[in-house]
Amino acid sequence: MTDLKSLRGMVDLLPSEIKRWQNVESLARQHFDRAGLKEIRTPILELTELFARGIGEGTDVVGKEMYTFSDRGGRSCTLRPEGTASVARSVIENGLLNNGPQRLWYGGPMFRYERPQAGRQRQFHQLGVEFVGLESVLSEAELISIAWDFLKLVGLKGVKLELNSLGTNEDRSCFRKQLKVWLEKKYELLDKDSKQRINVNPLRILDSKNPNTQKLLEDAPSLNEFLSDKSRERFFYLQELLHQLSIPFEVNHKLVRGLDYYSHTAFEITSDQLGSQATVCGGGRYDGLISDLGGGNTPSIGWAIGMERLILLLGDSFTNKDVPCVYLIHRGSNTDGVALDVARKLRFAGIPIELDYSGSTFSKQFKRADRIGAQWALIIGEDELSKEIVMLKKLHSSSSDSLTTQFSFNLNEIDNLITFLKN
RNA sequence: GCGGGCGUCGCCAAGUGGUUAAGGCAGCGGCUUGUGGCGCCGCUAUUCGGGGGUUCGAAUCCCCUCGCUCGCCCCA
Repeated sequence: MTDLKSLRGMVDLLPSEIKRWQNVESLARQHFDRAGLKEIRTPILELTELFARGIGEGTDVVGKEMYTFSDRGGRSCTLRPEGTASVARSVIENGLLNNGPQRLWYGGPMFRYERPQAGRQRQFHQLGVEFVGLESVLSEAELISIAWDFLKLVGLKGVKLELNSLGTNEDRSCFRKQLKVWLEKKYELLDKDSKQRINVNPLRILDSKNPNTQKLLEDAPSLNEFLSDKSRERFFYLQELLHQLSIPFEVNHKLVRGLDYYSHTAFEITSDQLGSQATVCGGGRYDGLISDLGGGNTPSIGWAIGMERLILLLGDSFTNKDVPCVYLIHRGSNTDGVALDVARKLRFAGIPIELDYSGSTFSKQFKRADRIGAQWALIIGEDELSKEIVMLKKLHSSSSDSLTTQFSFNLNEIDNLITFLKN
């Protein structure tokens, strides 16, 4: 075995699993098209500063998970750890908002330098939607429904939508102060991680998975209590709309997402089948992001789905194997050119066909045709060549009589063969 | 960054100190020099992730290292 291997956490998508990716991707494209979203593709590599400023210096993503390096010109570059900051940058840079609010989707690889485990890789793929320049609760409800409906469309079951409102920046900073005061009183009872977090990002302690900490937090002040009337109204209206859409959800006041830019609505769609990486889809409102990056004041909201996690959850449900229609068997001097030419003609006519290269015995070539599951074998040997015909044989047919399963066609009238195969 | 588990052929594996490292799948060849699915026969690891050590003798024991995997943290 070679000692050249893919880097840790970078995985190959092999031919045997690519079909389900293509299926999910094509359903996504269809679904987003129908919702009137436009695709956007941004570079995988950006200036480090974009993420540092956009995502937040205090976040884990920026603090310890970025793939950062200097390019030959000495610029600090980073492989994108998520899509939102790049999309925001592109929207600003290209002045897209001059054409009104942007309803966008994107997909592609993201990079985070973490220890891989189930449902987590260093290079992974996200599918995301961003509504840039839209403030209404109605647009939020639609954005969430687009995610929910997509997951239903691909056949995902057993997922849960959790919802929270983080309020405005003012609501949150007020809450942050109160929470900090409360936490400091209980400092000695906190777990190690939470103790460290108390100054950096106390809100995230709410998210702690430590059971003792969670127990302690039952009496903690709730973000909910600090929401302004306006924030509270928004949140209730969103819930009302989701009810009308019959999209089930749970309000989780402890749902605090890890990236700094969220405000008001935050949500997650989770599955209990994913091991500890339960989130399939996460998103929220990021009203401050665009202005933080130098654009105008632009309310926005978005989400991202983890493709690997989604595909993991879908399991084998998407693996309808595509079998080649025709396998072209040929043997004998001078059959190479004719065989290749016939193959091309069938392909032009839209018939999937594979050519045997081996030159081994007909018996072997038939075995191969059978193994790959071809429906038809097309045979060109020296006899056929001299008579200018090809033989067609139906595979997977009853073994009783093979004579009835053979057909012949003049090479010059390959159209007959094409017509026959198409029926 | 910190824990647990694991590394024997392309894949799945048996083997837990004694001289030739089972078996299955896949691959290749043959039985069958031009007709598949079944069957039968043969071939395919001087080597057990790598490096040291112990021993007359190691895939099997010890040390180091690398990799994979699961979990913590965090996220999609």
